[in-house]
Amino acid sequence: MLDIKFIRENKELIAEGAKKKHLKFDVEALIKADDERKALTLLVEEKRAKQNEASKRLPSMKDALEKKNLLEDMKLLKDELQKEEEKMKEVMKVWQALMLQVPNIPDMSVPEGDSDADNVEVRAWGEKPNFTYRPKDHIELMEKLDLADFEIGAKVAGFRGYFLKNEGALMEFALWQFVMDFFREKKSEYKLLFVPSLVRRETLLGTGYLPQGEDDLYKTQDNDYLAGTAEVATMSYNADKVLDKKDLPIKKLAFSPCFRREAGSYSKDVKGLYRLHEFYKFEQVIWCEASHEKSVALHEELLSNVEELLQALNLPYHVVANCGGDLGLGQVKKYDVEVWRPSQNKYGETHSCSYFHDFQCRRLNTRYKDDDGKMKFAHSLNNTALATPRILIQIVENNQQEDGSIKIPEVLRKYMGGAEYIGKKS
RNA sequence: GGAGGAGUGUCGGAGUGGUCUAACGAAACAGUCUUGAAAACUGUCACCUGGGAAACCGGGUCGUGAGUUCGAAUCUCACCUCCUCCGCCA
Repeated sequence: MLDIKFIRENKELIAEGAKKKHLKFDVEALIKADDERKALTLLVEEKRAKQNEASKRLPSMKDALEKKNLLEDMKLLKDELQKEEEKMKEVMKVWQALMLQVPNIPDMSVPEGDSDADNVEVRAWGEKPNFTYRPKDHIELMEKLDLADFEIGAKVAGFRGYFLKNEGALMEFALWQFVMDFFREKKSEYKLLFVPSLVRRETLLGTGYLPQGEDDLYKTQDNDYLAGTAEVATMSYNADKVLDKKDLPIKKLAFSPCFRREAGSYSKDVKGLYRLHEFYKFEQVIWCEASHEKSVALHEELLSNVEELLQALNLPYHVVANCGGDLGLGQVKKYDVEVWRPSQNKYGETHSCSYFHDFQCRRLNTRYKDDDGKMKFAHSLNNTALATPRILIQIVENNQQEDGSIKIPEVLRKYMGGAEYIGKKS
C-alpha cells in the first residue's frame, strides 16, 4: 500500500510504475474514488460537528421546550447522517479495494521487460563444471542412489510429491545445519526465528500476497492459509507494533515449511525437486528505518550474504536484476540468484532478494518513532537464505561423478558423518 | 468441548451513558542543578485525518465489526485475542 497523498501528487509516477511492471492499474479510478471519499467526508464531518456541539449543550439546558426542539432537530440530523454514512461505506469499499491494488513504484535501475526472460545478468561467479559425458539430471542421479523417491511421492502426497531418503534426507538436514552455523558464526546479527506456516488471512494481505494471489495459496476449513514463505509470519511478527528506532535495523533468519499450490504452472518443471507444493526455507528478513539509501544498502547486504553462502558451497551462480514485468506488486527492486544446472545447461533460480520501501509495513502497520517525534512506517526487505530441497538439485548435479556418485561439498561433510562421496564404490 | 473474566495511547493503568478536552504513573525529549553522570526539580509529550504559511480550527480512534441512543471507552450482539477453572489429550 502507498500513501494516498503521495499517490495523488504523483499519479504519473504510479501509472509509469504500473506500466513498467506490466500491471493494469487505473490511477484515475482511484483518484475519482478518493475525490468522492473526500467530498463525503466533508459532509459527514460537518454533521458530526453539529451533533457534538448539541451533545455538549444538551445536559445543561434548562428550558424544556428548547431542549425538546433540539432533540427533534438532532433526530432529523441523525437520519441524514446515517444515509450519508451508508454511502460513505460503499465508497470506502471501492476505495480500499483499489488501494490494495496500487503497485509500488519500481526503482530507476530496474530493467525494462516483460518476463524473467528479460532479466539482466549482473554478475556471474564460479566455474561451470566440464563433463566428458552428458551430465545426468538430479532425478536420475538421486533415484539411482536411492536418495529420493518421486513415484511413491506422487502416490502418497499427490502431484509434485516427493520423499527424500538416506543421504538425500541427511543432506537436507546438513544444509539446514550449515545455514544456521554460517549465520551464527558470520552474520550473528540475524536472529533465528522459527515461524508458523499456518497463518491468518491478514498476514497475507499485509505482506502483499493477497488479495491477488488467492489461487496460489492453500486454505483450511477455518479460513486460515498455508504460507508460501516464512516472510509472511516473520513480517507479521511486528504487525501493529511501534519499533524502537534504536533497534533498527532488525535482522532475522526465519525458518518454516512452505506451501505453494503452483496454480498455473502445470506444464512447468513437473518432475523432480524444482517446483514443489511443500518445501523448507530459511529466509532473511529485515526491517530498517524509512530511508531509500538504507534499504538499498541492506538489499545489497542480503544479496552478498547469499553469494558468500553459495561460494562456501562452491556452486556456480549468477545474479540477475529482475525486469519490471517480473516484479511483485510491492517490490521496488529484486535480484534473483540462479545456480547452474548442468543437466539443463542453464541457471535455475534458488534465491529471490527484494526490498519494498514501506509498502509492507504500511499494510501491516509496523512503525517507529523517528528523531523528529513523528511516527513513520518502517522499510522492509527479504531474501532467501536457502531453500531446500531445491538446492539439492544443483548440489547433486554439479558434483556428480562419471560413475554416478556424488561428491559432497566440503562444508557439508562434517554434518554428514565426514563422508566425501555419496555412492562411491571403493 | 464447557463455565467465567479481560482487552484503554510507546508501556503500566484509572474511567461503567453527557466538561473524556481519556486521570495518574513510567519511559522518552528539552531545561535547571552538577566537574561529569545519577538523583531531584521544571517543562513538553497518544495516534490517524481534513483545512491552514503558521497560530489554530474540525473529524475520527479505547481489540474488530455491527446495533441501541439526541449522545457510547461505558449498554447489546457477533467475531478476534489473552487469562482462570473444568473436561479431553500428550
